[in-house]
Amino acid sequence: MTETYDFDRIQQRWLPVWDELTPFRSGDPTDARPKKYILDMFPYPSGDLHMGHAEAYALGDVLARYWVQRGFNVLHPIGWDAFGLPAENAAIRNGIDPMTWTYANIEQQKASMRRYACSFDWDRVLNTCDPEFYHWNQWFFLQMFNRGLAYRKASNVNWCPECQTVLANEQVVAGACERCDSLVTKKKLTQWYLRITDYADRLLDDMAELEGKWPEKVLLMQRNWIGRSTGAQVTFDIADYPEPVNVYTTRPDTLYGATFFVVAADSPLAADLARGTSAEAALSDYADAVKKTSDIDRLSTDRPKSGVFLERYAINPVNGERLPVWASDYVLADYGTGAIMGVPAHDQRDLDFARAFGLPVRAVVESEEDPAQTGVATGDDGAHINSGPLDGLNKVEAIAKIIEILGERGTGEEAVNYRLRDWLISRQRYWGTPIPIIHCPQCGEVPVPENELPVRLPPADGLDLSPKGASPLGAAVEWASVACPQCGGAARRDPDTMDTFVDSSWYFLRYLDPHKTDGPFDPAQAREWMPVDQYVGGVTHAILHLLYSRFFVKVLLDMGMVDFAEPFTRMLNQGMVVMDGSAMSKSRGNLVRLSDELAENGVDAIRLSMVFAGPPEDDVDWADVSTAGAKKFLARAWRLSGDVTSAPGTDQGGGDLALRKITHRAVNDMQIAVESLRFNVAVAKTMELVNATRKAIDTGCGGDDPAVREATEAVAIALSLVAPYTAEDMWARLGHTPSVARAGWPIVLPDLLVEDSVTCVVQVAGKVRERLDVPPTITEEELRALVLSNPAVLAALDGAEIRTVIVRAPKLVNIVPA
RNA sequence: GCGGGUGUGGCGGAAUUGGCAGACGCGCAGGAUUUAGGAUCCUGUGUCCUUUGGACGUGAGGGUUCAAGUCCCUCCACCCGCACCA
Repeated sequence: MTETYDFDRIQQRWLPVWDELTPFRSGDPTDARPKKYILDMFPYPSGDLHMGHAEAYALGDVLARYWVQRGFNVLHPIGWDAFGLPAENAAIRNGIDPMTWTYANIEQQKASMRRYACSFDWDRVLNTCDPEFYHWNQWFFLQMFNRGLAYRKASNVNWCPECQTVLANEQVVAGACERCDSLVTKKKLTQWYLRITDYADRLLDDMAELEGKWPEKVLLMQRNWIGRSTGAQVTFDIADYPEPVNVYTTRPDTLYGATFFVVAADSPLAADLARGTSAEAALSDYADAVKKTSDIDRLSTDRPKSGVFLERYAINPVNGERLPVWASDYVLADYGTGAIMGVPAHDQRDLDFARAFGLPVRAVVESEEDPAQTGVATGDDGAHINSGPLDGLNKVEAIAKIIEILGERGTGEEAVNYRLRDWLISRQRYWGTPIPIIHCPQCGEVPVPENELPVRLPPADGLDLSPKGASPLGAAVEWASVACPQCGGAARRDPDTMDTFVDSSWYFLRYLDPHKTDGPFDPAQAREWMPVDQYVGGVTHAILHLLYSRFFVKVLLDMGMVDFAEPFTRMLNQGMVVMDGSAMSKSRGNLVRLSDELAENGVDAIRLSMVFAGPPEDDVDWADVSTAGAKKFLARAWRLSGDVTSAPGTDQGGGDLALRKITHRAVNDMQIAVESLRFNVAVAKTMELVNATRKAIDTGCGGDDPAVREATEAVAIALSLVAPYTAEDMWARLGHTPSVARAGWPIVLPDLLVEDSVTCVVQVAGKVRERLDVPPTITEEELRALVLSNPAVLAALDGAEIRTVIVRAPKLVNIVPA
């Protein structure tokens, strides 16, 4: 028999068979198997699949296929995150309708994914750009609007001059647009926001239930992003000014050390304070300059402090001192109250500012160094001084005391603050979900009635999509002009579209019933399937997408539509595929084309390479990967199936015991490895089993021994998680009917996990001197006696006195000489 | 600057609870079979020493322990996140 492993033939043979069998369909209501939801992050349809997809979907597929083998009804869906700028940019560049471009790419990716043999349930595919999907974005928006969670406000927002749109805080990376890397500036605009800050505490506190199940790194990033801090709000009167001004501070205990007062230069408060004073013009110039400064300049930490004295004085509520009021850009308008008390001795930024403008420095916490001299603010704990009633107290005591004092006088209270800002969702672009609001000159913001949803996008044909700072939808006059649902008068649709992160905030629920027409999802199905048991995706979404999804689910919980607080029970962040240490890109010239690799070595070899390369969360360097080696191994495994000569269904009871033990041990170890997400180790165990089986056939019990069939079948089933084509072909050659994907995981017999002899390591003074084969059941006393009479051990001891003998039966004995 | 993570052969990486370091693979070397081989199979492959055999060895240094890649302390290197958040 000179058959050879031909991946091409195998791929062509089995793909149509699977289409017929649909082994991964999950929607049968009579299906009695227990349920599991394995979710891969859905792709953006920008061209064909690439190496990154190949890795991510290979990893997710191992889990999905494993749980199917373990007898679960696994929901493993896929869809397309199909709204977004690239479609629009391609449209502008090439004159193609974004819709045409998007659907063409989806079809291409879908075909590639099928060939890549991902175990998706193809009945559940969704595209976020379908009106059937974005209908429910609009519905959610209205629910939030009705609950006061969606609102419009004017604010200085992040503006990308290149994309000509606003960006969420989360989309600004180091002062630049995450998409095009242009420097982001500020622009005052009225925009829609979702009130995620209302959920800050729950987003933070509910992370306790994710501890140990999500990567610690992601939890930490989310914690930092939310940035909860506790301190106090302190009320300062301003001399000759009608309104008092609050400041937020985490160090209210240093209130006696305040020597000045600062408000954010670009805040309305600053303008108000300066109005009518001789500082008005200076502030206006300064504020203009600040707005022009890009974030990247603002962020450079060694930038000298700047500011304008507003010719006003704030009154320190605890000692009546008059503090000069300044405006500066080092105070942020949208954090806390946009105003601070300046305590230069104990805050570095305040100290830098004080030194720049010759303001006094007064230490109120004892320390050896004097900040006024060193230029280094002291933040350490210590006894308070110059602080009236706080003198002698440490930090914790002083904070408690000052909050008590402020409370009694009604000039302050304990307060919590967050770094998290509300989620800005308006986008001035075409290819997204229209915001279902109608602006009526009489009635104001009027929601589109639910029965008129979805508000469909007008055809792109005839619209100018090029970025110009205003939404293209506003120019679709016919579309935008509507009658106000309340008064019937002439009104206009909101011309903006939603951030595409709205789509991904709940798409995992839509999969449960993707064709539902009378609601976003079926709550009954959600009770069955949710939360997602295992989510697999890139760490690039560690903050944005995961935070927003968690927020949405908490809103849904409050709406009574779901009964859980966290959408994703477990999270796996796969690494990236890199080449020679850096990200693959055409411009770098280190791009490895997936299609080339697939043609060269086949789907299974690529999938195997990805899974075997290392731990799933680590980056895979393609330079370290041998797809040819993977193909060689698959051929080696496949050849086993041709050497099995016993009939299918042969009783394995009488098979070669040694091989049977190896098989059961291997299956047991693979199981543990897969369940702890160490897929590379699972593959290694499969390789060991293949090697042992080959040896048994060639030089051991021979190909007709039932144990060889048992081992080879175990190999086929194990490989079905990673190399489905090879596995299916092996399964057929072993005389079975397809599909191996539903063959069931081999049952591990505990009896066969027991070794009949173990190697006992004998150490003398911690060094290995002898190995003994002993029965696993040997007692400590027996082992001690055996070892102490062993000639080699006695020789190693060389007559030395024995101090102690540590016996860990059956595996180890350590003799400690005196 | 603050916070977090990671350091194991030439390379990717293994190693329940502290208990044989280097599983599995890549690469490399030698051999078998071949007209040939980028096919297949076998053997070897941490470093050093003169061998049977031994010594050393998990970023560096110290500690705990009969026993440390694993636990503790100090340091170094690299990677990631945040970055005027009061």
